[in-house]
Amino acid sequence: MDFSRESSNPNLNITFYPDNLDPVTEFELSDYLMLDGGVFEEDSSSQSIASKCKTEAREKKLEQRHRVAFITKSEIEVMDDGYKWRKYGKKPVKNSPNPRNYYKCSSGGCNVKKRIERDRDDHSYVITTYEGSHNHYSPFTVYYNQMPPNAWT
DNA sequence: CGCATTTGACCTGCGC
DNA sequence: GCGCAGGTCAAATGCG
Repeated sequence: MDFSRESSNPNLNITFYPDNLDPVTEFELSDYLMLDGGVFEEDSSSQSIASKCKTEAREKKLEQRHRVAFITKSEIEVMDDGYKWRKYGKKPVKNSPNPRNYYKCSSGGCNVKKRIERDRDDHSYVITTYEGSHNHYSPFTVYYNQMPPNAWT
């Protein structure tokens, strides 16, 4: 694998490239939250043995403990960050009049998930939650790294 | 023709 | 134990 270069904290690799977006109207990173491994603190010591017999979905859930939530101000909710996202679900959320969309990274072997919903109070804000870490680089990131520093100016 | 999206059903966890 | 809410699956559909 060529992905061994992956940063110790892949969460920080998440970067936005407004220039890559075609109909960008207004885009600003207003706030962000970072939820790291500690969120899903293993409490298995108190769990019964039966929990070990659960499906592997549970195990995967434990693997995907890396969570990053971004609150962005944008008119488009799904932004192209270079990864290939495949929508796999949509749900109306109780807290908000807006539906929530679920995406998966469709790259092979990458089980990163993404949850997108609009802010309840201000529709111009979009809450994007990444879950898990990519085991590969974004094709666009690689492309970007190959360009001279002033290529975007 | 192949792939992504849509959408309702199904599953699981949690609170009462 | 039951009901609710959130999350995922999978068949059908649409699009390139």
